[in-house]
Amino acid sequence: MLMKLDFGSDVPIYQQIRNQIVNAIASEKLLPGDKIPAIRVMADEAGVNMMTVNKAYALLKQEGYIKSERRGGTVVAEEFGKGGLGEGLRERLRVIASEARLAAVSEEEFIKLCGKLYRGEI
Amino acid sequence: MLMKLDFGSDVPIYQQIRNQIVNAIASEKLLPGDKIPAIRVMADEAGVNMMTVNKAYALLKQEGYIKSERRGGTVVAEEFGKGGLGEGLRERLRVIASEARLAAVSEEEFIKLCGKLYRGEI
DNA sequence: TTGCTTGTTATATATGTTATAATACAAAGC
DNA sequence: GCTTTGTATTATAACATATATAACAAGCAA
Repeated sequence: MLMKLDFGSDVPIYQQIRNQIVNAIASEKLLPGDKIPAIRVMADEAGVNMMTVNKAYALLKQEGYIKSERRGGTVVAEEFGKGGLGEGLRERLRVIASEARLAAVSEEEFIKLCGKLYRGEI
Repeated sequence: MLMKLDFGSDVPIYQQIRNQIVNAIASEKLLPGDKIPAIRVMADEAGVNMMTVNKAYALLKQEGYIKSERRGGTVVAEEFGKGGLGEGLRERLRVIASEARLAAVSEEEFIKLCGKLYRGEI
């Protein structure tokens, strides 16, 4: 599992790891039940501390995206929230829509991009 | 200018202020040339420190959304980036699309929401 | 000129977050 | 028993956030 980390980013490393795993699940590169790398393995591969990966996994677990058992390792959960689009997600999306508009991205262009990203085409 | 701040949020206050101003500009509640409240006034109204508002304004200025002159106060910029959709914006949007998908939000529903937010209808 | 308002800069302080490091523990499978 | 797994603990360093206070610089008006 390749992690592309930007250490100069303002986005924390554990968040970057979390985001990439969420993206991988959504785009079905990771399927329910699939095993994801052990904390120590992932930490070694990514060149970060074990606890940083642990923080990412703890977050993913709390959000319901993954499950882990002592010895069985960590796997992608079988069922997700189905909670619909929460309030936090909507507000984040609102800001992005605003920024896109102010960057002179047309509505058509913006919508097209949203669709492609949703379908995992890009 | 009303600021709704969530002090318990994980989003920093200065970011919340910045976001709400960006939203206001995009939805044309703030027009180019419009004056935005003085740092000290905004700080008073919002119940936060002057330096917190200053940080938000400095960020907005650096991003090109506002301009300020010593005595003239701070105003919404006349022209914006027109830089198209940057890389950072796209990655943020990708994560949101992934989360929406995993929350069982249909593509149609997601696209509809993106459009409404872009047009400032909600 | 004098004084006020404006953004800007600086310093200090407190608190929380992020990331690393090094251990240690508990549970499950071989 | 041994290894592998996630988990928890403690310590430390660096950075971010927010407050508080003060001072500075520029422009406008009385």
